[in-house]
Amino acid sequence: MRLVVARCSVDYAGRLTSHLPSAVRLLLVKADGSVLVHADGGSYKPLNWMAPPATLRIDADEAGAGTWTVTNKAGEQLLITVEEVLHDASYELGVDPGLVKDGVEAHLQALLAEQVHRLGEGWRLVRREYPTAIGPVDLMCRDADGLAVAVEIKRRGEIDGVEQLTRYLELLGRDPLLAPVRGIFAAQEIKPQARVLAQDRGIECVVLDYDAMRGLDDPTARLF
Amino acid sequence: MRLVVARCSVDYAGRLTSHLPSAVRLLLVKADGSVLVHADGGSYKPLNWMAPPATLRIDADEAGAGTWTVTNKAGEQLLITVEEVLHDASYELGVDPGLVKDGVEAHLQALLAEQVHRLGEGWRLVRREYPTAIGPVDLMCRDADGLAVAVEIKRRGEIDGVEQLTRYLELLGRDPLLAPVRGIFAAQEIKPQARVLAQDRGIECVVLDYDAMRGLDDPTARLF
DNA sequence: CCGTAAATGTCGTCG
DNA sequence: CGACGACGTTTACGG
Repeated sequence: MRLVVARCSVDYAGRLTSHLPSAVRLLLVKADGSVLVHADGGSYKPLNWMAPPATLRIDADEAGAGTWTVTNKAGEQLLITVEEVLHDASYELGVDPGLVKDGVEAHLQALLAEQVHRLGEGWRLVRREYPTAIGPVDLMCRDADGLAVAVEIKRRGEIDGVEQLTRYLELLGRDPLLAPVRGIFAAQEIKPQARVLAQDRGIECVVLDYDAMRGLDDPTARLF
Repeated sequence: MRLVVARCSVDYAGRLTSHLPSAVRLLLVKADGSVLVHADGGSYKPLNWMAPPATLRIDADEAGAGTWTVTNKAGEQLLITVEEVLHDASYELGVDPGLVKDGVEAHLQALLAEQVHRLGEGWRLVRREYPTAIGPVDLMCRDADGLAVAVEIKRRGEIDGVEQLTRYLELLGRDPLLAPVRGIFAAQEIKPQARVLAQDRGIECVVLDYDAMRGLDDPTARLF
């Protein structure tokens, strides 16, 4: 990893074209050839970048002034015109062991699949990722009366999730082996507008308590 | 901007929880308090981060070993346990003048507005950004028979775009001066699922050839 | 390798 | 401040 602080201007030509006027910025070159141009503010997104795999060609004088040309397979190009180098250092970081996550939608789905009783007494899981022509429904269940119920699970329940479930229900409802199909929208948090829309569509909302579900979970049956 | 290269482990507790085992990484602290943890690979997304505004509290010995605690208003927390500091430097970058973009999607709309004949012979443009109660339709046209056609334009046609056009059509179809209103979903590339949904909704799909449209474009009539 | 859905999405705009 | 749509979305996962 190479860290360069420099006064520079940047031009990108690829999926769009863009230009950055001259200013002092951080140029970060990773081991895989990717290049990030960061300002001293904003969130984690760089002002400009080139994703790996990419090749970096540097034409510069001994002070570091010159041009950096970063190119990828698709022919996208990042041109960095370096006027003045304030700092330049390289480090060997090695391979990163990587991030371990907990609390994403897949975990919620796995937990709820084991605990369909949280949706209703006597419910049975038919399968996870139940396929339809336009994509898989998170859970397909049968309630105590044997009626089909499609369950869409989100970490945060918003309107587009209700739309997604509505599309599934529309298709599933045409299957004579399933119809009629009820819908359940399950999430750790459900936004008021999503709740209103769900109610309007006849979809039931269920708020999931992740900690409680995790607490009930049998450690010997954990999928993660 | 402060650049620290250090052997560290990182724990995040907020919208999810995550853990990074000990390894050498770049810690980047921006002027607004945001913190990025980067490995020597991957694209521009950090392994962990905290978005601004955030406060950083450092409890470390003189060698730099110790803990960094980054907290934001929502109570999300990033805990960085620094074992060994390999590099530490700070720089004053100043305010960045910002990025100047030249997009593609607006261009597509402008081009198609000039070339509605690509949708059908004898078609006429009523107006771009035709207003509805829930937002403007990209193009409103009349076909050769004088029937109203609403056109939604995307660079990449996916399901969300079909949903968007469906909502517009539902509203526009209630207007006696327009009804019945046909829908056209136009994009440089249309995903299979979006095509299936569009067909199901009676919406016609049109694939746009950006280069051909640009080639036909009269330079004296360019909007950009 | 392609296609789809999730994301600690981020980022702008508009009400 | 929240909702909505675009993004050079990026990233993970499954066929």
